[in-house]
Amino acid sequence: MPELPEVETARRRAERALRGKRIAAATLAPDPIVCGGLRPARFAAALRGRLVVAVRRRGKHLWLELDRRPWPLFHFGMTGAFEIDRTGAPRPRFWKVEIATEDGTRLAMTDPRRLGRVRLQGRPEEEHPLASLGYDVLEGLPPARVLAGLLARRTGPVKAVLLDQSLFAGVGNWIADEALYQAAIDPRRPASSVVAPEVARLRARLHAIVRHAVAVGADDGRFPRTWLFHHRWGREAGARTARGERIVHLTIGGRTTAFVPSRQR
DNA sequence: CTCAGTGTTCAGTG
DNA sequence: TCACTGAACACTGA
Repeated sequence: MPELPEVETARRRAERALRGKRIAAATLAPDPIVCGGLRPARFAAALRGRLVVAVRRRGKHLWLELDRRPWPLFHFGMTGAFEIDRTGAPRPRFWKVEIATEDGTRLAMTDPRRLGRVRLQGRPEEEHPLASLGYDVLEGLPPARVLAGLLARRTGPVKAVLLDQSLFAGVGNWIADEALYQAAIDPRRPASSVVAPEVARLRARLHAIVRHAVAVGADDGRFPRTWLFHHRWGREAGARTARGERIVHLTIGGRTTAFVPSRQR
């Protein structure tokens, strides 16, 4: 479920497992789609013997900072995840990459749907592909007046603009819907029509949602019941929020969108 | 059997 | 160049 909170949670777990350790083996599943042109032999040779200095994240991208480049860079796509094992268990189903350290810790990236990506990053991380990412919603958004200036130049639906990673790195489908619900803004409205007080609300809710989701380890069972999140896909039953508000579904920017017309204007 | 899905990229259009 | 739209990608599970 990789939006920013899930990716940040994966980052913290991976860092706890790998930081300060030396890589004994790095294995790439023999699958050309996941990794582009990256070859298993090159991947293994580049990482073997390297020290893991840190695990870093920007938006939905993750990478291992090693004592020497290149560094492995991960994107989870729709269904990617990390699994960590210290017991010598078999590799998990749908594994694509495994990195083992000298003490027997193994980090696997799994990805059933194979829309995730792994690559080796030879240049400083600012250059590619992270250079095009906008503000990381957890690290901090710019002042509302700056965001208002950005939105003012966009005529597309505000929901679609929230999903634009070159503006809001880390926002995904559920966070965009949740923030618009909590800020009481109709997702179909042109971004340029969102006025200053609304931008301020949107900014505050985005930050609060992401911080809370990260604080509970992206465990959706611990999200507040008042959030749209828990209720938005209850379609057959006639979806309602915890407050009993009717939830409507439509497609915006190619993504299914849930919103509450009685609340979002 | 059909279809939706927590994401990105690219081609085509204006 | 930029902004926007829609399809493609690939596979699981409801």
